[in-house]
Amino acid sequence: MVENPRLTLDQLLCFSIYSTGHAFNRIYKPLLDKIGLTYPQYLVMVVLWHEDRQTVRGIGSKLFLESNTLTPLIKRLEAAGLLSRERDREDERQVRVALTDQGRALQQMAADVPDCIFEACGMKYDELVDLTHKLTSLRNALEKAAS
Amino acid sequence: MVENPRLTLDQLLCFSIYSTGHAFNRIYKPLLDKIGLTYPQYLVMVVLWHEDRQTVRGIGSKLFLESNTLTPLIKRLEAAGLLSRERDREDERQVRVALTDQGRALQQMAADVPDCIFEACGMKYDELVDLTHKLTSLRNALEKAAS
DNA sequence: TGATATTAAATCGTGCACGATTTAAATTAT
DNA sequence: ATAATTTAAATCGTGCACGATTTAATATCA
Repeated sequence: MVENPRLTLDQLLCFSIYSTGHAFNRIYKPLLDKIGLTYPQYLVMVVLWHEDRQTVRGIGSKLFLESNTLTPLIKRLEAAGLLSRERDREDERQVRVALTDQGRALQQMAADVPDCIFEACGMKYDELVDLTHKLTSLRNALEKAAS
Repeated sequence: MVENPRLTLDQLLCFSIYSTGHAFNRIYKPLLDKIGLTYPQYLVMVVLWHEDRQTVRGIGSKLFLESNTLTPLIKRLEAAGLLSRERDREDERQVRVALTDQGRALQQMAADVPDCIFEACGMKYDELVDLTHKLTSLRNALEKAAS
């Protein structure tokens, strides 16, 4: 049926990423439900736990997302009392996002998430690191090709 | 800052998958725009090009999606004239999805997509196959852990 | 200085994902 | 045979993604 193996390669590779992403989401869901976050919201919190008081654009550059996605998401986190938004005094075009005490406290409640995920992967640490590096370099190649 | 490397591993691996998935989407977008499909719609067409007249559930089992996602998506493809939906005579709970002539014809118009994607990845064929296998086994491990 | 261009967020519309529920058909168990 | 259960789609509500546009602030330049 398949004459040229390349004809299905994109399906295989892209689909493996697409479906593995969904599978990860299903693993994260119950863990993050406990602390009331979605996976993209968790990522924003991770970015802020690492460095507080970032701009929407700054957060977006790390997550490869833009304000059309982030603004409503961040507003939901603000409504949940986890962070605050305020215009930068120096440049009022920018909005600075800052953790509240509650937002900082959530880091402890999420402390066991990484180990749970690692467990679910069923792979050796080194293998995961290697896979991560390969995916990151693939992402870089794709970003380059898209520009 | 990071005492235990495992503490950030989930971020790294999951995020590399999450963000690479987005990067793939950005590569696919202009290619699929030409033939009027989104990436999930393209996946449904790929599944049907491989085997016509499948049930919603059958398509879903291959794509790891359920009727809540697929029904509206398939209805859009039907509205676009690419396929038809009809209740199975043998078991009227099931809906059989069949390609129209236009749906079959689209396969030719999408013929160059795989090569374009392969090009954008900037990797050797064998590396991509290997990466695909690793991701697939990771997905299987996650599915198993989720159940 | 004042007009133009650029930049950062926000807004809007469309299409996934997915949990939860509903509807209808088929299966089973009594 | 009829009731209870299971199964397949569909429906509904919420939250991403993202292209396109809008608004407001800053930067650049004539």
